[in-house]
Amino acid sequence: MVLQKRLDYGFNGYQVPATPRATRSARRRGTPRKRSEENQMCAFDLLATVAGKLLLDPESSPSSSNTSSDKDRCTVVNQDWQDGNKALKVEPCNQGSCDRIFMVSEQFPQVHDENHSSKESSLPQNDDQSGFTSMITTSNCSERLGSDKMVNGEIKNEMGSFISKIEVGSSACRESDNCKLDGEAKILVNDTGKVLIGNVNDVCSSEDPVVWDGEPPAIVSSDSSAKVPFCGDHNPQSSCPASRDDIKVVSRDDDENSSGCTHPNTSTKYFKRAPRIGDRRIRKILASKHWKVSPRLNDETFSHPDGDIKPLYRSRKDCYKRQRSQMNIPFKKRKLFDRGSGVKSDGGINGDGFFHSPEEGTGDATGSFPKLRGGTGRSCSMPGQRASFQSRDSHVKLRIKSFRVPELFIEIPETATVGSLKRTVMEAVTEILGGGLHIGVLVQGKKVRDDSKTLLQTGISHDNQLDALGFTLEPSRSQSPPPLCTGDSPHLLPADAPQPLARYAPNPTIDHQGTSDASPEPHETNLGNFVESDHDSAPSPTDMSASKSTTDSKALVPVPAMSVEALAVVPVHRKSKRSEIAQRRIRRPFSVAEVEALVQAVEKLGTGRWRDVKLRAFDNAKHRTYVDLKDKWKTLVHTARISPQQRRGEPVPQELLDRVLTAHAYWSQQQAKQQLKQQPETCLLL
DNA sequence: TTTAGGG
DNA sequence: CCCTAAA
Repeated sequence: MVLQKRLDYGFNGYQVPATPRATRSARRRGTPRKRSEENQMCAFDLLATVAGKLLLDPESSPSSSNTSSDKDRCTVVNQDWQDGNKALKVEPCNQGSCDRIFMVSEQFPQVHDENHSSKESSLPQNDDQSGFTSMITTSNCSERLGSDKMVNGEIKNEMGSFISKIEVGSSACRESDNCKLDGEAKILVNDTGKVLIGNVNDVCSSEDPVVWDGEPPAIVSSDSSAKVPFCGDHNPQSSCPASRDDIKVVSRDDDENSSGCTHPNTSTKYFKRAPRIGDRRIRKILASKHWKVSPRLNDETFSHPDGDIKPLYRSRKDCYKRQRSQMNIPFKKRKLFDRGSGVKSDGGINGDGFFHSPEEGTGDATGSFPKLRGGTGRSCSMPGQRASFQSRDSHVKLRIKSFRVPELFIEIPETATVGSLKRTVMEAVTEILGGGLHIGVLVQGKKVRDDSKTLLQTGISHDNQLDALGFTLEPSRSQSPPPLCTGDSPHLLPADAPQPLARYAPNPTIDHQGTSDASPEPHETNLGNFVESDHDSAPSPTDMSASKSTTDSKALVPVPAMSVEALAVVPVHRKSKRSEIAQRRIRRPFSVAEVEALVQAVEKLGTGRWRDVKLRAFDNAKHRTYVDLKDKWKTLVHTARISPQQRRGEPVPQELLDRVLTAHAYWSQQQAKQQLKQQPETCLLL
């Protein structure tokens, strides 16, 4: 019996980032990808959005102390930005936290003294992320973590840190190593699926366990996203216990009921009411089969530590609009849009509402998000201080505490071990993130596309903008011809369009048919059991692409939730009829599980009966046609014949490849025999 | 529509 | 994956 469960991280859809391999293959195929193209992210590509708050450094913020706390949390950053641009220091993690710190240098030559500017310019810059030259400090958290890489200024997170936190703080803590006064931007990425946004002070001293305890519930409930605190980052004593043991798997039968914008309120309420409910509460919520999914909200909620989401959702329309503007509009257009359109930042995901400026942080915000701000929050920012800060500090400190991960679907046997579950989740996430991520920067809810701009020019660190700085994880887009965009970015879809979700049929349905004809063998692989069927016509980029299944027939299937139409709004000419120009289907690499299923089916049915194979093993995978299966088999055979070094893509277990060869040989022989048999006959006839 | 192959 | 000829 297979238990179908879904891990919902809040995002319902997204274009799965192409894996490096995919890209490679694309190139091979003569589809040159320009750097720019790759980096160009479709808003809908946004995997996660987290915002940080840019805080100004109060003259003498009491912050100095915070640094120390950081150490506790293994978030020690101590490189001298000035001296070693790329210095990377990894500090042992005392408590198993997985914080990563990125040092970001704010660049704005104009304002700064010559020296500085020159220095800055010398820093490696990526056209993509030019504005950020980062340093990453990674503490090893666990087996899987640790492969963060800095690539041309881009933060590539291949393994663990998929769930991280973003904290943005002012340079309040300038005394300590970590928090240098010289103003580096500090971004701390933590694995805890929580967002901590606040002053550096707060951040640094996020010792208050309580703070976060209360958070999860609110976030989760509204989000319908499962929090996956892998590492207890907050407090060792906090309720977030055994780091990774907290993966929550939620079974959802009624995702379709996403209520979109309405959630925020609920969540807020909830939050306020039971700000301290911890994991228990979360679990409960998660366990509930009726919780609703509202991807968009998730974003908001998630990023809204304050729980003050209202501002963001003035109206559904707004939300929708905003989203679209941010996510779907093609680069060029978006740019224009951002500037002139009225969409403006009405509290975009990372808009104003996102971060409350310290001053505002008093009212309900404080109440709802008390710990976060912890006394320091307010202290951090006095207008006057800001000014001074600016004048003397050329750096901004950012701390990214967490990023959001797109919704995932997980199916795993009840008998699977927790460990395997963890692995499965990890794989799924890794696959998503491993494809290469890009970081998007949003200021005032607007995406900053011009990487050449300095932070200052962008408004980051400017006193009037400090409240709206956001970061987004964007899958590097390997295939992002504008047209394709239509099908992407489900997560962008405003909650207003619940239908997409509705399409998602409860898994139970799917299960059986595959099993029915399945052989008694426990391992009979029938993808029907775990391969989510495609969503209608809409190419659901999310789908299998990001799913990875382990041999145990567990599979993760990100759930696409958007309808093409909904997203189509952006591409002007495309919205009417998407079928006009046949779009190339999105690439969906076969997962190992699928391969396994395929091999098994072919072993039994032989080659040449692709329709049967399809019916047998992929009946529920609508996106896999018999032609696809045939093609896959073809490539599998080829793959099996070449040396492992030449293979690309997700490595297929040798065992499977061997079976492929065996089966192929066998059936080829059979075919030959058949022909031989017929030969004589024909001869005779003749 | 399904196969079988080349692109 | 796509495109098609052929069945």
